Amino acid sequence: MLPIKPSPCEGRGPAFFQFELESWIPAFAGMTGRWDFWNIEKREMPSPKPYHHGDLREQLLNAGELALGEMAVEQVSLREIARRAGVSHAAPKHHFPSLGHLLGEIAARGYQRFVSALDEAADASPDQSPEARMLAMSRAYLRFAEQNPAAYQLMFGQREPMVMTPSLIDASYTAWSQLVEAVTAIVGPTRAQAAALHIWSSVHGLSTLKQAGRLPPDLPWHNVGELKLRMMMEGLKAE
Amino acid sequence: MLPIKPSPCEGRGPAFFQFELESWIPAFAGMTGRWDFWNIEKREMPSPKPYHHGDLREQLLNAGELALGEMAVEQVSLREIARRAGVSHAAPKHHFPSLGHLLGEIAARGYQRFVSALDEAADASPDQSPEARMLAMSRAYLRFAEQNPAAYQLMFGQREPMVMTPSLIDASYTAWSQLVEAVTAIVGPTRAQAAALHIWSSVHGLSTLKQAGRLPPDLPWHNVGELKLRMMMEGLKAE
DNA sequence: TATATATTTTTACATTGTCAAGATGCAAGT
DNA sequence: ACTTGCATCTTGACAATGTAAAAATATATA
Repeated sequence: MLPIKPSPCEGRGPAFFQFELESWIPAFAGMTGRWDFWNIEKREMPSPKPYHHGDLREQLLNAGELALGEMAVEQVSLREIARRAGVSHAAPKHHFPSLGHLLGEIAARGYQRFVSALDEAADASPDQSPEARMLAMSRAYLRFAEQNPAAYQLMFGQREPMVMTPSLIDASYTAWSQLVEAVTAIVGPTRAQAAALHIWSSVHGLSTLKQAGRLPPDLPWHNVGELKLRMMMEGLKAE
Repeated sequence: MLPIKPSPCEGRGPAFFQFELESWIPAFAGMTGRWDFWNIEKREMPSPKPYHHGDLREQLLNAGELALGEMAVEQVSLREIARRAGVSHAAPKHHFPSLGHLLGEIAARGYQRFVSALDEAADASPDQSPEARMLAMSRAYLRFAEQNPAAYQLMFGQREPMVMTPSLIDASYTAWSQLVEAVTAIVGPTRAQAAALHIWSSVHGLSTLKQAGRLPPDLPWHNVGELKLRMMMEGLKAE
């Protein structure tokens, strides 16, 4: 399970109380830098990322993830994220060349959460046969999409200004590998790619059709969804 | 097979040649209304939609469809459509309450094209067994998505301001019924809904993953896609 | 012919993403 | 200690969007 907690002071050592000397106080004139509140002794900061705002890059990513949890993916704008981070609308420019790059990084983080959620689900399955693990992952996939609709749409849909950042490509490739590995244990290496595509497109199609509200409203979702998963698994026996 | 041809006179009676009397021609002064070209006899139009611009509503829909053929879904804006129709940016307001409603109508038309494309494909299959027809429809589905990416995204994706117009609900229900019918011939009525969901989510997932560029770039698409379709069909034998 | 109504244009406003200048504060160099 | 340089942030601007209201125009009706 990957660590996701929003840690504003991450990478800057233990959480000391810090304050900045204000140079207009005569006694402090000339004394610059940050201070440990208890041992009054000058400390060098380990990685001097922070600046005016503490490290803004991290906070922008966190603000973006929070926004994705509260509003639709289309509503998450650059200015909205900046607003949540408490900075001006143009501040992100120096950390992300465009909105697309910021969204790309957020999507990459989403993939990490996604991959670990699926891993956990597979490991938590009482039956540890490859088929049961695969089924557990499929259900976890559907649950992830249902519980994080905006993040899911960002990751798998086509939010237009999104840029395929290197880390996003990495993360999505990791997810694909995870799937191929799980499926190889069932059908062997020869048909692994086709089987992975089979599984992925099935659960992805299921999620998106449901989210987009394109299914008949009177469709008994849980019954039919379960049956569909069974048909999906049955398909792995082809040839 | 549904009639889809862009018929500018649809809903206004048989397709007579129609012209508007121009009041500056002295002989026609005072004679208003539209005329049947052959029997010169005054006809009241059933619904006198047209106005200044010929009927703008129809032209807006056509302009929107053309735009969808040339640019990405996100680019198709209200102002762009108005521009293409040669009217001011606020003109559509009196025919469609919002961009969402206009997009909804366009999507409904897309569904009609879609349904007839699938019907034709099934009828054109050399093997007319239910399974072969289903497979032909699936391939036609993938082809439609590939050839009309923007329209497809409008119809099945979640273009945010789109409104579920009554005619859109109708059209999408027609598509669903078509699928259920085709699938009933294979698995019988009991599991028809689950089987329809199975097929639809499979091809939908396949299309969207490919369009969104989420598949590994080195994936041998045609082989693997065909194999996936086979697995999908195999799944129908479940239980 | 005069009035009413339906359609279109013109303005206007609040959004958005991006860019170009300023302002601000830290770090290094002398 | 003091200046210089540079990374960061703010301010202001621009074009584009959807939507609303007011003004203009053309058709319909009496």
